[in-house]
This record gives sequence, C-alpha cells and structure tokens, in this order.
Amino acid sequence: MPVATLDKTDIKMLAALQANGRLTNVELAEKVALSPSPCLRRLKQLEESGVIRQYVALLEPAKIGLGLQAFVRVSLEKRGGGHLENFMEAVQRWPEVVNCYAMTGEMDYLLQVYFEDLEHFSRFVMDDLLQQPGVEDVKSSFVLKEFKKTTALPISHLGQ
Amino acid sequence: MPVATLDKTDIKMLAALQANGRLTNVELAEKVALSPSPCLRRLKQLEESGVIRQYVALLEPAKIGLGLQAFVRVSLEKRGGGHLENFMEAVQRWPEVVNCYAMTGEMDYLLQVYFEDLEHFSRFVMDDLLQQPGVEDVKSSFVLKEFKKTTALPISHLGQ
DNA sequence: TCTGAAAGTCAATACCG
DNA sequence: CGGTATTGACTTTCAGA
Repeated sequence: MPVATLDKTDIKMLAALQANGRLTNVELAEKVALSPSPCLRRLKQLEESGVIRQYVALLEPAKIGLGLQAFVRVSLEKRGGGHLENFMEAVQRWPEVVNCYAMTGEMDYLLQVYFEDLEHFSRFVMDDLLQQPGVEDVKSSFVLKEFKKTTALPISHLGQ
Repeated sequence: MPVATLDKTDIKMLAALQANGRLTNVELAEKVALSPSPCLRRLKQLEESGVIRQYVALLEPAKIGLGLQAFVRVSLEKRGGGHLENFMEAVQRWPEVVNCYAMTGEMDYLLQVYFEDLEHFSRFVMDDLLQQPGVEDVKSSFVLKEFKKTTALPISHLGQ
C-alpha cells in the first residue's frame, strides 16, 4: 500500500477532520486558509485515495449501558481444519467485539470487547466464545480506567 | 453516568451515524423514515446528552506511513511520588499513543501505539518511554493482522 | 492550482396537528 | 411527539486568471 504524498495543507485538513469529522467544507477551508473550491478538491482526493478511510460518530459506552470493557486473549487449537476461518466469521458476527488482532509472541488472538456488566461478559464467554469450535483457552483482563482515548493518528511526521 | 432512554428510531439513527458520520440530516431522516425536522431534534438531543461523543474522520494508517502497530505494557515503580501523574501527562503528549488503559491483573498500563517502522518503535522506547521517570519495565507485542476493526459499539441490546 | 460566481441542496427555526 | 414551510448558509460545478 503506497504512502500518499501530502503537503502542509493536506496535513492541516487531516488534523482538523480527525478532531471533527462533521466540519463543513467552508469551515475546513477557513481553518487551512484556502477558499472552499480547492479545499473541496483536496478533500475528495484524500477520500478517493483512501487516506481518509471513513467518517464515523463515536458513542459514549457508559451512556448506552456498556460499562465494562475487556481485552480477551483466545487460544485456538493449532490442529484441525478451518478453525481460524470459522472463528473469524464468528468474531465479525459478535457485536460486542470491536477489534480482533493476531499478535506476535504467543500464537493466539486478542479481542477488544464491550459488555453491559459481568453477567453479560459471563454469557459471552460461556455461550459464544467457549461454544466456538477450536477455542482452547480464554484469558481476560478488564479495563479499570482509560487515561487516553483517541482515534487520531499522528500525522506530524509526514512532509511539510 | 446515567443510561439514556432510547427508542427504536434513536437506535437506527445511532447505527447509521456509526457507519457514516457525515450523513446529512436529510439523508438520516430518510434512513429512519422521519421528516428532517424531528430527526434533527432527536440528533441534537443525542449530541447534547453525550450519547454521541464526537464525530471523527478515520485515517488509513498504512497510507500515512504508519505500518506498525503495537501493544506495550508498561510497569511503573510503585514507590515514589507523582510517577503516575507525570507518566500520564507524557502519554497525552506522545502522539504515537492512541490509547492508554489501566487494567485488572498486574498493576501496570497498556498502551496502543502506532509506528512508522521498527526504528521508530525503537526510538520511542529508548528516548521516550525509558527516559520517563518511574518506568520500570516495558513489554511489547506487535499486531500481525487486524481481523476486525470497528469503532461501532453494539446498540441492539437497548430498548425497542 | 486557485478564485469567483451561479444553481441546487441543506440546516435551522418557527409554527401547526 | 410528529409534519410543513421559510430563510439563510452551504455544497458543488464551471468558467476564467
């Protein structure tokens, strides 16, 4: 995947949109000292090249009853066909799982998962995770506090 | 933090905005079978109550030269004043760190961090992390593959 | 590549069932 | 709670520098 060539104005645009994805083109143009027309052209370019992947609304977990966040390490049986495939299909289906990573180190998978409470967590592990063919072991850690929480990637390292 | 009371229409709105944060009010109203005016009133309510925390643009890490993602576990000295405070200030400052959690289990901290490459990672650990007063130990795992990656929280568990 | 103007669309408000 | 109508602002496109 090629790295895009971005100038100072593009970087300012990305910083502004990472902070507020609903900025109008006129507002964005003001922030980067451009008139709306070329600003819009640059924006379309950033979207079409895939530098901007998506615009989303972020919800507050506690306000929708998701008071519990966990990281769950799952070990899959190494032998036996299709376990990984089936597991990943299930992961896509389970709405509680927001992220799933394969990591270096141990040959297992790291899930980031939201729950309403411990009972919900328990049901998820018993009824979903451990019912899934190939799942050998499950180890969970819960988030006590989030000290930093952002979706904004660093961009200052890019060009001028 | 109180849990908001949301009806079926609110839930549809949240689902739509988690998938596309730049939907216009008219588009959103069509999706939830409402006219624009009450739709906008509901939207403002969701924003003001804090259910919608923020709108953001998500960038593609690989397209901006961030090909390496890691989880870093940091142990802080338990004795000695202000280490945690100073560390958290530094964490806010370091742009590579997108998330920082205190977890159950071991009394240490989990960072989610983006890097350009291993040399960037090395510089971060040597020049930033290990120079920070109170940092005792650092253990890193790298992301080999992301099987699921979303910011959309589950909302189907809420009312009708 | 930017500016500026023109046409269509949308946000935001007021008002009414 | 819902819908309609209005005004001003914004998006989008195109011609020209």
